[in-house]
Amino acid sequence: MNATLEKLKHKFEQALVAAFGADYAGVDPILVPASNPKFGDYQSNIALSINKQLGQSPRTTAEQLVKHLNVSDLCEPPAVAGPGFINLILKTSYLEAQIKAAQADPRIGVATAKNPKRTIVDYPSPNIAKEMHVGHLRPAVIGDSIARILEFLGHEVLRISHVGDWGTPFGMLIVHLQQAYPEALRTTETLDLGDLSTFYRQAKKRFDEDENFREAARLAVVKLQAGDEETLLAWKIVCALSSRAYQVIYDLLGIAPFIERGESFYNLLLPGVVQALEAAGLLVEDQGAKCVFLEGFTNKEGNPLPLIIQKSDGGYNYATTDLAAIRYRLQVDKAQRVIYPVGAEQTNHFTQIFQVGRRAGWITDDVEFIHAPFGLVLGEDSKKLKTRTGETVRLRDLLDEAIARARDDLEARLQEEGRQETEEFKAAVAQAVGISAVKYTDLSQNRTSNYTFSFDKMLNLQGNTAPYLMYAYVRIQGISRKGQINFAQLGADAKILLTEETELALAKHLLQLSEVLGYVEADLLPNRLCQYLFELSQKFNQFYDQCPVLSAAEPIRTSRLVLCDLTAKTLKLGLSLLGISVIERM
RNA sequence: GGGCGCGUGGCUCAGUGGAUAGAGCAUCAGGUUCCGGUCCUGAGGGUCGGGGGUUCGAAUCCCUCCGCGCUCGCCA
Repeated sequence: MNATLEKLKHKFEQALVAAFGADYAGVDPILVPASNPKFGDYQSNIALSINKQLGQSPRTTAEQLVKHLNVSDLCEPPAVAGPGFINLILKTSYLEAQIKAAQADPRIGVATAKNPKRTIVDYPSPNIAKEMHVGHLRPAVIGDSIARILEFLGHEVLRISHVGDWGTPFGMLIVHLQQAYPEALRTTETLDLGDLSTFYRQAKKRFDEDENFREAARLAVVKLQAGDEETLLAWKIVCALSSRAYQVIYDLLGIAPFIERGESFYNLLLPGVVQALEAAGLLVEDQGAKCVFLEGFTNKEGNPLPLIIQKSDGGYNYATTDLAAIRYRLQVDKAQRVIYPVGAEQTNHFTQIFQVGRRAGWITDDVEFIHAPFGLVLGEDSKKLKTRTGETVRLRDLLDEAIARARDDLEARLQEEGRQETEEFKAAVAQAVGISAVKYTDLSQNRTSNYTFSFDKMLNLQGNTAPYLMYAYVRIQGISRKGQINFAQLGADAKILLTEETELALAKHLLQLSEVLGYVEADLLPNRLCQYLFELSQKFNQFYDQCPVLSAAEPIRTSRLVLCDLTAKTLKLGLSLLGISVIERM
């Protein structure tokens, strides 16, 4: 099914040619949602932009265009307003038909992408044996949502986590494991190291204090890279334990499954990167290191800045690994679009490796490598979020606190309303609300800006929060329970009647999902979807306030039930694309 | 010092060329509590950091200044 906007755009393109000649074929009619509802539903600003070349007033241009515009199946007669805007109001009969079609459509009227692309979304890449912290929240939540949206639109999506599972810190972890938990290397039983971060701290402490340990650690790195079996086994154990610990957090957050393809995966491909850059004539040896000198980057002395591909000691940097990943994703994965939702502080890094990838001829014009940067999570003091004692906030602690606070709110409400609920219900609602609140807050901010973290605000039941949206859904389920309505059996022959203002406003909004997802597909800004869902909830609440459903007479009753059902479906789908699940009661 | 980003009502934020700049929170005033009021209606409140420019039209593009953040060769 075509989005309304697309149909209108097509009609405008035809009218432009009909009115002003073939020169205007393919000119964008600048068709956008009306800036104010009083101007209608859509407006075209084309007359204001082409009047100069036509040598006449924009109003005249608009009027000529309208004469050739045939939109009578969709809209009321178009009106020229102000300096030359063309305003369009959708016909009620058209809206009614569209609502009915969406109701019967499993995709509720959302079209799939015309050009599906093989897409890779880069997932958070925590360092093995370190605990996940707030810094991993945004890449997880935003990456998951982007992947879900693109997948729903028909793109083939690969989710890949580039975990830090290689490099110098591993020496100390391996040696510490070998010495403190020798039994781990002899048994296939699951080993309980307790708190992994404690394990890391112990290792780090020994590394800092004990010269012998440091030497052993260095040796372990050499052995690891040489493929020594015993060392490799210890390394694998550390990685496995770590992944298992991460999985608990990912599960709690509801992050969709992904492929773990850590830095170690590219180890054998690194020499190939050096060779390829050498062959491309980009590699320069400077102060013993093999570098590519960058265009547009200078050091403090004003000289070109090098990107170090191979260190003077023969080792590799993360830029090299990332370049290897770029090649692999192109050559083996055959990716057409690669998206890196990574913090804005790494903008330079990505600009640099993409530049090298392009200059080496790997990244061609038909593929897209996109760094989708995001801002920081700030504390109330407007500084990077820390605990009261100034430490990094563990992601687990943050989520647990959100759940605990959601639980307190729920208990208070139950008491106030004199409700009795099972422990199971309370635990499930607290978790759903707490986690959703954290995720929704993160997603509802413009990805590129910093935002201030506040439990009170995100758990607020009013305003642009997850609980407000979830409540709108719960209200609809309440109607279904109370009226013993099975929404699935409303029937394809149900007549849709949009008479009240709030019904029309709700219906129009329901039909805009496709457009909104199109924006997110292009801009990778999930906050647009959040905004849409929030406005949908508001419009539903206004409708709910004004229009009785169950007590209405037929055929209005069934028509309103369809509106309720479609709203619920839209909320459920929209939230699921944000990685948020709805609940039936709360 | 160079590069990148940000600066919008008391607070948190939308809005990247189009009509009087929007929302939520908070404040104040009202409604309703009948399908779950965790709701709805209304009001006040902004020289869109300052200045200059491009344009028929600028929060949005360009220049410049101020403030804040990130970043600048062998960590990731």
